[in-house]
Amino acid sequence: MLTKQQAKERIEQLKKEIDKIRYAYHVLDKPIVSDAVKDSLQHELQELEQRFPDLITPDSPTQRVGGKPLDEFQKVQHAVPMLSLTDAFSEEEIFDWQERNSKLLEDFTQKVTQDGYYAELKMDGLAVSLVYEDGLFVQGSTRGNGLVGEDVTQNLKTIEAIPLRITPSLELIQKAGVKGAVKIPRRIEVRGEVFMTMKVFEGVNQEQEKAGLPKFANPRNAAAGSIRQLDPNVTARRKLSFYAYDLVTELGQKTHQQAHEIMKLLGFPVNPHNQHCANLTEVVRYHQKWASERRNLPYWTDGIVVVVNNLDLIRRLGVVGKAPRGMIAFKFPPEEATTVVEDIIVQVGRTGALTPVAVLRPVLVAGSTISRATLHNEDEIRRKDVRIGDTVVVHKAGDVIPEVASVLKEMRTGKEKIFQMPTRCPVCGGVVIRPAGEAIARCVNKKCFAQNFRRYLHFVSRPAFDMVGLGPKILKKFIDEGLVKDPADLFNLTEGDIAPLERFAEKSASNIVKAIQSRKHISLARFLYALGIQNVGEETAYDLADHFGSLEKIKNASLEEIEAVYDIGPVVARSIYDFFRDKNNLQFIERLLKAGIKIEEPPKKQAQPLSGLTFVFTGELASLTRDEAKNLVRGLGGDVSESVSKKTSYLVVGANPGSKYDKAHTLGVRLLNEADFLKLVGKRS
DNA sequence: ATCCCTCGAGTTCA
DNA sequence: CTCGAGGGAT
Repeated sequence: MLTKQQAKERIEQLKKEIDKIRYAYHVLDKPIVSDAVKDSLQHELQELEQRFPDLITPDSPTQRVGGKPLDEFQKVQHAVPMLSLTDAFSEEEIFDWQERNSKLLEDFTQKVTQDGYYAELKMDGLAVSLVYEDGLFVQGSTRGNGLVGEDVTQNLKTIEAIPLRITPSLELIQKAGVKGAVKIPRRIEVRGEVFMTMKVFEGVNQEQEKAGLPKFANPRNAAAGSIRQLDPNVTARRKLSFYAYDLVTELGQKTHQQAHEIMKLLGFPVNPHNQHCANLTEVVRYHQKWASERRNLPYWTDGIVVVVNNLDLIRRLGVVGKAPRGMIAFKFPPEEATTVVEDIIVQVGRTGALTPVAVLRPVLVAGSTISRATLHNEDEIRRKDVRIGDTVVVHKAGDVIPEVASVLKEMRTGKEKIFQMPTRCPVCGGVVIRPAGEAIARCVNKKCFAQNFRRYLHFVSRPAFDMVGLGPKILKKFIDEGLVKDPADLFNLTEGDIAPLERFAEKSASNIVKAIQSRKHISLARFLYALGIQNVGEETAYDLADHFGSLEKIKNASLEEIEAVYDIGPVVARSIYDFFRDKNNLQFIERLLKAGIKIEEPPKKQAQPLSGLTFVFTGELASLTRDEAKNLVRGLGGDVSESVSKKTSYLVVGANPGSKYDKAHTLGVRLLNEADFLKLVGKRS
């Protein structure tokens, strides 16, 4: 049986060890033991404390949870006001800020040249203040209005990243670079940001949903909501994180960077990406770096904080309004913005599909101005309940494609109009039909100009005839001038036809003719794709060419024969079969052949070293284009797909990979870099 | 009948 | 990238 004295010693030992583990994990970011080991130590501590309740101290890790729910939060007066920051959105504003400061203080430029700036990632959470007395965490509070906040000590104690006890000493402070003797005060105050990682945020929202509670809009709200919980047990479950960013108490620090050093040595986690910058050029570089890399961080940041490193300067620069002059928030270009749906228009595709598109009041999102966003189809509009006149949140899906993320319904005035799919084609006035059970409404007029025009674009597009330099504008001109009646006429164009047109130099006329003529030789797969048969895309065209080997055979194939092709079912077989029974289509093919198109039939199959393997590409390859790589794989009998799944054999990763990389990572798909890929195909060919 | 993977088709901006 | 839907596997 353990004596009380033995228990006391063991408890001290356990507390020390658990805090060491906490420090390694949260401050050094280098875990030394597994979670299970930590849990086990914590469990032992808890048992001992249960047996000897009078040995429980307020800095024991078991005291992080277990507080009683409060009725309300007490108000806390901040000894030093918690200020806010001025925002800057451009490089220019940052330089203006420096300019203003240098005019304010004579020695500003000299001191900044000496000590530089300190740049930090601006965490998207909520600011809190932590007060320690005689090393013990005694009070934590929110910012509130800057002067008076709320006492959330119990809740902050549940955050493991926050130390419950600190042991400041002269030795420690000197280790951080402070020179000379410093009297260490009893009371020490540190400020920082409480935030929630994306992963925790998603988990919390899943639970909210399960419990039938409203979801949090973003990690910031979730963190704020969790801190303002009256029941600390709820906060404990939310797994909040914390980074310290300011040492309020005077411990001899001369620069902001030194303050960070001291806080870290005291046991507070500070963001490891914070960085000293010699000048604003370096600050701007830091900003640019994180503007693009912030996506790879496990938490949200909306900018950086730039701090004049010399603390004396900050003090003397003073405060304007509620913001100190010595620091500024340099925001990242927003990834999300709100704007107004000015109209919903309808576009007509190659197959007659009517696609509603939101016309937006132009707004800057993630570096580019967006003015339109697809709404996909009628059902999608209903689901999101987007109306003309609505204020909406837009963002970019996969960094490129603008998307209406949600509607701010609170902002409705009642004047918003509900979108109705037109019953007549907006381009040709033809009949619009939406077959039962299908999501897409189509203009059924085969002669519709919009459809016809899209067919041209498809014909000249890269995976089809790949006629470079033949964009929509030039094509439209050719059609308007009556130079071409269908895409086959393109091959009969001469310089003499084009040159007289307005704004056509001789040179560009001859370039276009050359580009067209150089495409007369084409593979069977590309040719089939270019025809624009419904439900036949790149992949199916390739399958068809491979299976039948010649245009003649495909033309004459029966429905059953087509359906026998792997990956082709009744629906696709029907549209292929019907296509080759249509008189106009057959004439079109005849005209193409008469114009001198030479179809190259697929080579007889040779060795198939990659058969059964599926490749997916992401990012840019250095030594060959995506198309060349695809052909290489197919030539060796491998399959190429556009999306990663567990059936993917290899993901070939080039420069600047996209989201496929993450997916492959979670699915455990094997990755190849370019060199490995080349080795693989090279060795086996 | 149902699930999962692919494919097709449409889309934005610099 | 997104959605819808075709096709094969279960």
